[in-house]
Amino acid sequence: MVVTRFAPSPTGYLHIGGLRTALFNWLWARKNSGKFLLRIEDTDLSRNSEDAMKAILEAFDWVGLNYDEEPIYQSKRFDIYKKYIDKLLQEGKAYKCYMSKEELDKLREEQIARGERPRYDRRYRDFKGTPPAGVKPVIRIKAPLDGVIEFEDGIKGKIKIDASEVDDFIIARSDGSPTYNFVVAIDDYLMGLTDVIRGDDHLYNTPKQLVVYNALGFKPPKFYHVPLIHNEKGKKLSKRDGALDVMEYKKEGFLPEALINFLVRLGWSHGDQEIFSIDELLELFDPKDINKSASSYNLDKLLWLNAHYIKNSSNERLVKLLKDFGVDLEESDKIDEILEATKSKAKTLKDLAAEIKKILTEPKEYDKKAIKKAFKGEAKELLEEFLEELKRAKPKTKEEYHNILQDFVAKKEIGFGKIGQPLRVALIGNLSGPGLDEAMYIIGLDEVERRVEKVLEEIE
RNA sequence: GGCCCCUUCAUCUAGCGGUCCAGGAUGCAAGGUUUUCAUCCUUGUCACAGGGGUUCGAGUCCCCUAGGGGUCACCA
Repeated sequence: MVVTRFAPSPTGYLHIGGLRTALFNWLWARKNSGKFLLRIEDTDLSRNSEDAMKAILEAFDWVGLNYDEEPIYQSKRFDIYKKYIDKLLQEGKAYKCYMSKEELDKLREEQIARGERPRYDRRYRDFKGTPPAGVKPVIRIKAPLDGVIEFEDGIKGKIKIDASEVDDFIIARSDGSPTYNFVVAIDDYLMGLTDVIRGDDHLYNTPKQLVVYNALGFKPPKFYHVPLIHNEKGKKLSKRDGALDVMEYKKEGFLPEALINFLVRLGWSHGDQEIFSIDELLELFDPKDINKSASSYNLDKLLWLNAHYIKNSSNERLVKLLKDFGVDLEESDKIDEILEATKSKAKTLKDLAAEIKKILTEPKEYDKKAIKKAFKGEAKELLEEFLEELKRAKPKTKEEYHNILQDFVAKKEIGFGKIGQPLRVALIGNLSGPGLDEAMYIIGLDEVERRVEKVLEEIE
């Protein structure tokens, strides 16, 4: 049985890098009919994990990720960690260190001044004397003094790190609270994890966690360190990089399946395939196909994917989605016409809403260049004549509008643009937009006449 | 700086020693369809970081150099 997890720290919202990691874990668990667990890494009590959890679940819900069992909060498990700390202490695998923060800082400074790598000098590792008064000790774990710590990474292959790189790191602070690398190892083991897929930035934590596994006699899971997503500047995505909050994408009019498809293709691939449904991913995903190198966030591709998914969405769904963007088509009897006229122009739902409003609402102003371009020569007279034609024929269907236009062009022996351009400016205010027959049909005869009359006044 | 990881078009990537004068996608450009715009279709543009090996043969294996990234807390 495959058991994976997503273990964010409570930073307030789920960002897209985190979502990708979660997605990889989720896919792998689901593909293998395993379990996908959630855990909040809130050993640092100053952060609000309730709100963070809410934000994460909101995002999960939007993109369609679910999880098994109850989420685990590390802040509620201190007694468990305490037990293991005592055990290590008793077995002599961990020890109390009475070095104060100030002393440590001083040591570090000296080491840096000497050009050495700053690290704890293990001075209390075998300390037998009487401890200094008034110092609350931290607990440090005994890391191996020599040799190499190695493990097989599911993505990068064999990773070897010299034991000298891992010092006797702190597993419990002077206030008794346990630290990250210690609790991660314990929980990953206790939760029965078989596969840990996490960001590359955790690569260095793995040997430390292995020290814990080793001291406790736990069997470690398989690790996969996925390369990070870089921003446009080639650096690790950080909070300063703008739209990182997953929910921000919802607000901007992205479809969850577009985001998922985009994210999964950042680092993972399956031959030349670009478009993946969730079902396909569930079929095809394997962490062994994840790239070794970092990838950059590229908005153009996301936009393209989003446009693709919008074009392929049912009108029924779009109507529902559009409500969040100020367009309510629920009562309209021309839903299909409206959407077919606008769908292909939109990269986001926001765009789509704007396109629709462009047709549905009378133009507030006319694009100056468009006016100039459209109303050259006899354009005004032609438009006036066309208006008369409309009033006379009273078209009702899209086909009738189409025929009126065609007949008019034929009768006057003009190119379509001669009437098309001024008409379009009259209807939507500029030169690009939906087909005129469908636009007029959607707008309705009375309103079409009004808009035409209005533009005619405007150019007096 | 130490250590670790990485390096194919601008970007995401295929490639797992010969079928690659390197394929797909996005972007960009041109053309076609069209009632403008968009869609769609076609074509084009653009890359194996550099240098050494190994091999009959290297984008693919090894080494070095360069570049990029990550990480070095009583944060997670």
